[in-house]
Amino acid sequence: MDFVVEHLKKHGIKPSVQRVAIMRYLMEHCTHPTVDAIYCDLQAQMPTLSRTTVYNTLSLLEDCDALSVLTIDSRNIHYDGDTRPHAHFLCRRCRGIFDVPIPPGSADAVPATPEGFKVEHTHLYYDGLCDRCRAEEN
Amino acid sequence: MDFVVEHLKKHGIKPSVQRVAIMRYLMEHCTHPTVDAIYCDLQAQMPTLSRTTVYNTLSLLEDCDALSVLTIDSRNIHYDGDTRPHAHFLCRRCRGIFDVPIPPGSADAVPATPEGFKVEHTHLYYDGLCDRCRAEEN
DNA sequence: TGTAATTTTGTAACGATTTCAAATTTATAA
DNA sequence: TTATAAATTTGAAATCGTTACAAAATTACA
Repeated sequence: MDFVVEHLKKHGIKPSVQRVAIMRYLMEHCTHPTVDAIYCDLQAQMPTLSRTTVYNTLSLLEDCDALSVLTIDSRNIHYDGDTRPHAHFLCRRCRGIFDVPIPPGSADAVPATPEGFKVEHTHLYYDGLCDRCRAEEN
Repeated sequence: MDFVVEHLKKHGIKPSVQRVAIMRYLMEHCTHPTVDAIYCDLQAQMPTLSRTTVYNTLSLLEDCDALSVLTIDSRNIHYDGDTRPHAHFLCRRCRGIFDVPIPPGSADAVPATPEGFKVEHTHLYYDGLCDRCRAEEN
């Protein structure tokens, strides 16, 4: 079975054509796309696709923990089809978002322990200048 | 000298009446307010205050690193006058944001090291259910 | 005091997101 | 298969946070 369909079913989501297309886009692109990027790219192949469907689907996928929502960028929400633990870096100059690997085994060994809270997700974000922009600035 | 004025000067910001009021609000409230909360609360005392001024000032304070911008909540940007290292927890039920202390000395000992990037800020976010909502749910 | 620079203000515009009801598709049962 | 119900998708309109911008007010400087 298609790994995208499988992924959806694993999270209790009925694999409609649109849902599979959106989930596949997220799983095959490591660009941390915005709603608009997903919509514009997919519309080329699915002319009838509606922006609302993209919003609805991403919201459903979020509720079912089938994707990761990145709030690192205050200007736009980004989405990540890779739900394995890893950190993210936002470049303030080019606005690019980069994956930052976390040493295996240390995933939950973050130095804070929220007392009394039921932690469902952990997000580790960095911002600053990426390699390229660091060199190009001035 | 007033600690708020001092804080602004330390970050190279001229302490106008509005800037001091907004910075003071942030330093005296640990509620991680949104733009709207700041505007509405301050407007009671400063009737001429403009929403644009709140936006402009927060943007200036951010650029000068005089405050911390919290992107933990995808629905709204929150602001924190406390720039000392600490983590945050967002409750998905009551939407409250709580401070999470980080053991002193471990502030930068997060398990990921973005290679080649110039890290300017680090954000550690948790979400899930807070103590109260955990008990009240169902 | 006069002039320039800075800051604040309010309105309008913008853009991302949500609402909502109709249209379409899919599932279920006769 | 056909009829009916449920689920999903769609597009238009509304909403809301944010930005742009130019005028007004304030502050700094000569």
